[in-house]
Amino acid sequence: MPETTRRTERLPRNRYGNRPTMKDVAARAGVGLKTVSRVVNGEAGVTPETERRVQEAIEALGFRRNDSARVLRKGRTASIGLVLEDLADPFYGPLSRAVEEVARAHGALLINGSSAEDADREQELVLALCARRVDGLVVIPAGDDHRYLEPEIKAGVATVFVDRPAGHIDADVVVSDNHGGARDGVSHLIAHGHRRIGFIGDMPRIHTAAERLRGYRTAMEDAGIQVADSWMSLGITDPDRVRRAAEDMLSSPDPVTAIFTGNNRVTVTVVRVLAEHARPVALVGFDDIELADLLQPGVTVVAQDAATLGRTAAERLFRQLDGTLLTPERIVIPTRLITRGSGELPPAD
Amino acid sequence: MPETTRRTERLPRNRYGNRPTMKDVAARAGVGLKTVSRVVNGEAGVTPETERRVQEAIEALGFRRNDSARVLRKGRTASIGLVLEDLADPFYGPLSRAVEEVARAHGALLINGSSAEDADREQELVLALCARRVDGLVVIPAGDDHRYLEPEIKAGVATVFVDRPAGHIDADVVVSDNHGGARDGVSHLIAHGHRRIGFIGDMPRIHTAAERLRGYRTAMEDAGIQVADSWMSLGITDPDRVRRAAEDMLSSPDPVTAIFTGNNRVTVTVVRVLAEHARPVALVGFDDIELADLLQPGVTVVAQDAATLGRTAAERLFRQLDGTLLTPERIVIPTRLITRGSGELPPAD
DNA sequence: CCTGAGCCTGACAACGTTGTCCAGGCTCTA
DNA sequence: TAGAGCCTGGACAACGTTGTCAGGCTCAGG
Repeated sequence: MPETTRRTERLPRNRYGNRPTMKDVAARAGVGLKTVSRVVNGEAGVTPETERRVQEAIEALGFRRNDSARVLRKGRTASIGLVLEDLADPFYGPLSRAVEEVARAHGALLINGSSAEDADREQELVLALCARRVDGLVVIPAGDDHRYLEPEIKAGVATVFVDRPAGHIDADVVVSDNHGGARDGVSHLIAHGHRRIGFIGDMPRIHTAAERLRGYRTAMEDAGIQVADSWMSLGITDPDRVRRAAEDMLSSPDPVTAIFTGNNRVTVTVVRVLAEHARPVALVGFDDIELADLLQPGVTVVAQDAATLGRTAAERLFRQLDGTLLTPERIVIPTRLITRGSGELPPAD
Repeated sequence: MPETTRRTERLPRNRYGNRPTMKDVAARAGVGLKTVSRVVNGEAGVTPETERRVQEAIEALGFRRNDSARVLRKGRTASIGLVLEDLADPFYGPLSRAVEEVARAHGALLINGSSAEDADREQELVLALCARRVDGLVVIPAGDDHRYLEPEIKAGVATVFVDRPAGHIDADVVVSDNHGGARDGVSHLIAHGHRRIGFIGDMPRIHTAAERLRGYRTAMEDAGIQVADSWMSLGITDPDRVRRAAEDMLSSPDPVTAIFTGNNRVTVTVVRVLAEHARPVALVGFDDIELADLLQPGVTVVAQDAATLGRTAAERLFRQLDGTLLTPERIVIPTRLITRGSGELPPAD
């Protein structure tokens, strides 16, 4: 065999771009490794003089402790994962921010991911976060079966579900009062004289959508109103679909005089449709929307408190981590009816 | 010395809640550690029979690879950090989402943090992310001096600034055309006959606010209009402050007939003020706002493309990581004037 | 039956940090 | 002045993973 230079010479590969380590600092300061560790962590037992030398070496080399390695040693990553549907949705911004604030207060970082309402992507994300060994997870479920999380939870990953319950596992859940909120919103329309009321919502497999529909049905039933199938439309919240649904309800031989919308995206589209509509139609929407008060008429909504949802969930998560928390609970955050005009329009018959 | 039981017995502490490791899997499957590693990573060179035994052990123990340890060995964390001002601000939602999508396409996770427009908090966050050894950073700067990042960048942390340029360091920047956009918006008002035009913006130390003010001045100057000090108001975007500023401009002896607002939060407040105002006042706002088309009149805006900002920045980041990228650049994303009515109102004199 | 090639497999070190423990030097007291 | 005790500093192992390498086995060819 010819004399090849096959020997893998200790390739000076860029590990983190060749960052200095404690070893380098120690060498430069002429002290032991552990002494550097002590200085970096502010532990006692180092002479001021030694500390000064170490600090100097740190500055000179631009050393920064590798928390990734630290975490490996310590066992806690001081980071939590948040999996939600879509960061770009205005409902999740405040929720996410609230979770972040709580995390920050506990010295943890937040790793964020959007599931795009896809169960597989949710699972992929959640498991990736578990592999990173996040201390806990706040999950807004896209899928409806979370048994895949069981081993993780058993292994100690704190978990709280928000906005929608988990599927087939027993875990902490923080949700809005979807049923009650929708019932109140629809009752509000009934109280203003409406009987033919339409409901346009998200896909029925989404828990919140189903609950809100249930709230609609409860209100109608309580008022003794028989609901026609053509008054209800559930499906994707794509503007085209929603627009068609609204137009159908409004142009049928027996048209609705009011519409209850199942979430912010639907509400926005329906507001657009109603703006072009000749006859005034009453509207109450689930979720608050920005500038709702400035429209003509102002949009009456059942507002959720996204920040409280997020804060409550995150606080519960950290209580799980403290060990303060015992059994999984279901926490319901109340909604609030905000009247602004559109929900108080009388039926135009 | 008496026979003490001082020996530190391998305390069975909860490390990640006692998760099984490759060692445990190896023991159970009766194979070597490395074989487990091979199976887990789908490497070649394992008999089907051996692989089966390992897979079984993995299932039985609920093993999941610790990516945190993996990363330590490998040198890349496959995660990037995003530091922005406030996740709850509707402008940052789509931006954040765009960054996340690009990260996902490159197999990286996104760690998110809000600086709350506080330079210290920005630095604290950025350095925390560097300590976690994120591969790269997308930063929307709150502070105006980023020299603290120099050692990190030198050490190989890819960095891209978005929305505002970095202070005192040479780095990639992706910004909107703030000056040009504001100039166009104000020129639009001038073209519709306005001469007394007010400007209400964010704190002047924020780069975008200053640039937009400069655009305002340019447009006014180009039209040969002398700007009165009382027409300009910069400061925090708190609704009370903005409201007072708008009311002052409108009630002065020589009131403005049009207002240009410096960002979405300001626009929203000014829309509210104008809705209560007797005389019609023209309005053009920087940043698009949801439902702007449904207001009476529709709100004319200079729209930024938040998603493109985020996507461009993230793509550039990964090109830095590929080594494809050479010198830092400044990329300007154009804005778009969307006319909806409020900007086309004639001066009411 | 022997040899060499090729395939599997596992021992070992290393990644950068922290916990444990021990050694040496110092101070203080008897 | 010696011994006790404290303070400082460093050697070493460990966290869970992956890269390197060598050993053992099988099988074909001589």
